[in-house]
Amino acid sequence: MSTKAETLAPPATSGRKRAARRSNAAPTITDVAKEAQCSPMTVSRVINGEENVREDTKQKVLGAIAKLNYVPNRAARSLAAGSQLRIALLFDNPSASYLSEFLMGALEEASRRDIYLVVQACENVADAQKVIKKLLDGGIEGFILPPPLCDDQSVLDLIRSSGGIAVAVGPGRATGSHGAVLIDEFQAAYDMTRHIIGLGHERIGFIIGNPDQVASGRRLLGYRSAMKDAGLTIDEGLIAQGQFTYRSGMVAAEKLLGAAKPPTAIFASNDDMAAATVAMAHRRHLDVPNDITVCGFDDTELASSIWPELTTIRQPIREMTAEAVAMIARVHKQKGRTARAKPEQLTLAYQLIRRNSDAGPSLASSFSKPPGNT
Amino acid sequence: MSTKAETLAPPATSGRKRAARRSNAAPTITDVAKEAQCSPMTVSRVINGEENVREDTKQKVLGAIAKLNYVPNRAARSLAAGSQLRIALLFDNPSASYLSEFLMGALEEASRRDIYLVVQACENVADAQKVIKKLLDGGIEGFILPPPLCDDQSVLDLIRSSGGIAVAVGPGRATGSHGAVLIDEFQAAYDMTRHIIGLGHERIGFIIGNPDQVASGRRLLGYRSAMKDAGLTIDEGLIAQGQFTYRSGMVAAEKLLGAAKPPTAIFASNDDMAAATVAMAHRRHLDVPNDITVCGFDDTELASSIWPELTTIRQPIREMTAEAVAMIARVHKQKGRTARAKPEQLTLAYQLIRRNSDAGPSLASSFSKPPGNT
DNA sequence: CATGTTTGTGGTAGCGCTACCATGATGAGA
DNA sequence: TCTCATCATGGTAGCGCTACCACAAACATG
Repeated sequence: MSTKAETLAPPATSGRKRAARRSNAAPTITDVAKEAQCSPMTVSRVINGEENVREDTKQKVLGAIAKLNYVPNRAARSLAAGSQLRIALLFDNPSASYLSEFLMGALEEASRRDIYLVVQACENVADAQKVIKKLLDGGIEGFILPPPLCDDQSVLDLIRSSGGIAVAVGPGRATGSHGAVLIDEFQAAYDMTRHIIGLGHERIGFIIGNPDQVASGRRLLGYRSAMKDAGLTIDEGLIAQGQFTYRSGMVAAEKLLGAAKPPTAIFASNDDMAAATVAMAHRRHLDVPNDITVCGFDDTELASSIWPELTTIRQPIREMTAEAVAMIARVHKQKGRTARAKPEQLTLAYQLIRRNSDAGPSLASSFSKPPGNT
Repeated sequence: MSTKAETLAPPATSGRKRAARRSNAAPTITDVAKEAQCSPMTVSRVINGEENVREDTKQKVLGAIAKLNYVPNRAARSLAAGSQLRIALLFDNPSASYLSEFLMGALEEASRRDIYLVVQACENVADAQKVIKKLLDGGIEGFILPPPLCDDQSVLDLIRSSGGIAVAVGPGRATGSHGAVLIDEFQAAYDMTRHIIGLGHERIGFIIGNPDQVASGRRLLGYRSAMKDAGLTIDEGLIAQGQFTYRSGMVAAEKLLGAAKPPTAIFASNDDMAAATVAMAHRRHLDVPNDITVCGFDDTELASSIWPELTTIRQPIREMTAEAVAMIARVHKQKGRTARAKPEQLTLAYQLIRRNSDAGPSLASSFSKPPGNT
């Protein structure tokens, strides 16, 4: 009997807990709770921005977090939360530099929130439909759509009708039927045009973006409005169609620069086309910005990696995508509680970044005053 | 009494467990165990490829996994494993396009493995030292170092002496004291030079990269070797110093193109400088590739977003960074078991990507045969 | 045959966090 | 004054997995 009793009895070492599993002493929510003299639950509430926490308690917790340099453990979080959110990022050949910014924002935020992100290319809208159906079957609950996909209502409807969450990033205009993160494309183009006009230019060329994207039209409209408001007449020959690609920018720039009365400034609807314009200007031995001003749009990496660096509109692409991820997470969390929250819409601020590709028109320019043969 | 008893007694619904937390019915390790008629532990062993599992048991488990379509829950896994690995990615102004590729690979892999990734910029080596110390104090265990940081031995030593894990990505040459993921820079540059020679060029210019980076020297050496092996003499005037930036590429290209006997081909040590070379060539009304061949290195996004698209060496930056993350995870796991595993070193394959910026030398070129005044 | 030593397997206790409920303290309304 | 809602907080029980130990069975040794 005694033998058996002994084997059953806990071994001598049982007094202390078994060796701790945690090797590194990263602070946990419990440590924070102790520091702030409250329960872990309250700390959890503060972290997750829930309501119903008194202000002073919140401050104490926040203080403790800062003091301990606490970072929530993502693994534990998503494990406890039960379900891992899965989001797909679809794209349909936008400009390369835009895409990379785009991905960066999404990947970072998804990684931060422990969201599983699937990145998928589609050839066209029809292909996108197929891909979306497949992803929905696979249990993906959210979709992030950059242009031009986000401008296609049928794609959005498909997602919505299947109970998915769609968020458009950078559509020309929000439709209200789904979430969207955007900037005021019209106003941004307007501001840039005003900026160029303010420099003294009057013959200002414009390169339109991909006509499938609503944003292209908005930017063009901003340009037209600003020109009109400034009392300048628009020479329709100084407006060229592009596709947002570098290559299309070359063709468009060639047309504008080769015009009988070429412009003294060119405003391209994105940086890729602006970069192409700079290249074409150089090819014609024009100095940028002294002979011709070139401005872009988006402020992708390309804008500051060529020379001269482009004056452009900074569209906070990364932040926008990150916000889109956050938005999907929010909606997903609320789902089931509220019957159906009305789609959020977030308009972020753009910024006119002035670099070295713009200047006042050169008075001596042979272009502004071509051989008087009119 | 009865009233009290009732209030104390579990409510009528207590028969079943509290509402299940799991919404989706994804199979768990327990489900698999039941199916395979063994304990969850055994399943865990099979999943993790541990030894000491009888072959037939293993097969039964494998069968059950396949049948249930079971996928381990990542969150639970890393939570139970105890420590969340935290890795820092430090960088010190590499070219922008390189960096974005770099980040992409790291973020993706980190997200896949549920690793917390901190991205930190440093101004210089001294700053890096400070940052590293702070991060180590903060409990970061791994560091990923792109050039030029990975070429600085003092940085590596600091990390190693503090028990951190350092992995260099794309250093010129592995030192053996730490992990590294790289390509054979020498051979890649050699191959590209041979390629250009194979096209018929003899006067081949070269633009060197940032002299602080070991890789720059390796690439230069590859060029020299190939020239020598082909029996071509190198005109030292056709070798220009660059810094890996677009701007430095312009200056270097200007020098080469303006030489008394300019080259018929230029091999730039990275794509940014190659793109700048193309721009400068255009400025001089030279057609690429018909008047001059321009080749790059890295195959960053820039290479295929300008026109003509660059012939370049594809360095698998994303894969390299992803491998670096994986390497840190491996070392971290082994730590404590083996006293100190010797650092891994992984050499990945590069690839010569032929696009549209190269061609044979133009026979009519005024450059290959300048006015016969020698 | 009494001991070690090696297998293969199972049990248990968390990892750090959050969902869910319970509770005490307030304030509002009867 | 006594309800009853509301707020702020705490307690508990897991999420799915693995580290650690226990232990039986199969062998090897003396």
